Amino acid sequence: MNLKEPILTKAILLFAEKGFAGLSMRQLAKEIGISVATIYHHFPDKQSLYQEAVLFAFSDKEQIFTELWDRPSSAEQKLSDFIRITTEFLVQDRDFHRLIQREILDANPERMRLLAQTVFKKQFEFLLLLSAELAPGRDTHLTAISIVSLVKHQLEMLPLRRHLFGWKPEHEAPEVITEHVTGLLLMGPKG
Amino acid sequence: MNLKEPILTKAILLFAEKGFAGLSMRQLAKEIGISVATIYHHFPDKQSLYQEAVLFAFSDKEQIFTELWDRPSSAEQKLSDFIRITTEFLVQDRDFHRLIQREILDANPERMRLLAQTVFKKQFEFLLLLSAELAPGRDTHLTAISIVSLVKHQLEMLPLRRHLFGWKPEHEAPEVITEHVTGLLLMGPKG
DNA sequence: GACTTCCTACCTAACGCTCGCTAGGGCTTT
DNA sequence: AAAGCCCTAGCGAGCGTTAGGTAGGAAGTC
Repeated sequence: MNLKEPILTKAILLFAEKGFAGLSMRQLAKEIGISVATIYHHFPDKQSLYQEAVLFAFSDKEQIFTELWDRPSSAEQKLSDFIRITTEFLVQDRDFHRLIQREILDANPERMRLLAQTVFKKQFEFLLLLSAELAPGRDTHLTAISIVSLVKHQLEMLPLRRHLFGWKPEHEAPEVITEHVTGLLLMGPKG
Repeated sequence: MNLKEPILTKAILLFAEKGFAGLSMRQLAKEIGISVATIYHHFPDKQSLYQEAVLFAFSDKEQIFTELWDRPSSAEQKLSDFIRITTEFLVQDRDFHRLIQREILDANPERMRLLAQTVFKKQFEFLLLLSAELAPGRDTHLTAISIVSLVKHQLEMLPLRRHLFGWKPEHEAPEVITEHVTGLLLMGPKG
């Protein structure tokens, strides 16, 4: 048996949960049921394992969206679909989301560049085209980021906003968030 | 001399930078120029120091906004002011912002409740009133969160979006972000 | 087929170091 | 003298990492 992939899979989960410094090699090994030396057989050190785990987590995510951009639908429909797909994806794949959050918090410039140019490049370019079409008068870069913000941050704030006034259980449902964000973006506050 | 406040001040800075597990008591003591035992004279353990530091960082932030809500200006003006003040505040007080991010990532339910009911309660209630007035047809809770999302996430994404297509240096300026977010919220995409 | 050799994938055990934390003692102020 | 504030020195545990070894299969030689 080759334990490289099982190690990466478990590492993603635990790094997302505890952060880089919060997870020890011994804990990881114990959780998988192997020895520490085995991890070091496959990865030169902890830092390399972390970076490989991050890339591994990102490796298969890209194609989820590609089908969307090829559809022959209107810009409004595409935005709506994008928001729905992203929301559902982030809700389902929480480890991935938390890993991204931690990566951005650490903000290592080199790794940021890598992320931007491998995982997010294509999706972001499509989002820019969409932004230009939907909000022609606005700065497309800022608009695209705003779209991402609305989706991503609604979910990130969940642990906190559960305790803020006006919260209801249905505010956690992907379809409710999707509908709100889409409406706000397409029709503005009064729509 | 009493070293309690200097310890808290430095702890905020370093916890924000490295996270709870990433900062050791020895590092903190060395950074301040005191011994570890001195920290333990003022705080029972690391966890307590962390929690006191978080609360200390939050303690004086509330009143920045109170003046804003008392002004006799229109809802549109208030939203614009809120966005500007928040953006400038988060840009200036980066440690505070990073501490919040880490707190939300860790998502300890008890500490989330504490945060929601002490630091953010009042501000959020005012934001709810504003949301109800500006977007009467929409769910006020979700709208209020969306306003926060647009401001906060634009800044959080900075390390990453620097490397995404269409980025310009002026996209980092508080006034540019303020104007974009305000326009998008008040006038919708086409405005 | 039996043999040696080599390689890969895993292990146990331990090195040197840093961790959170504390006992006990010495100044300074009251 | 008591109390408050800070120190040096050190405990036991856990850290990242490595040296050295074993089991088993593939490949080459007789």
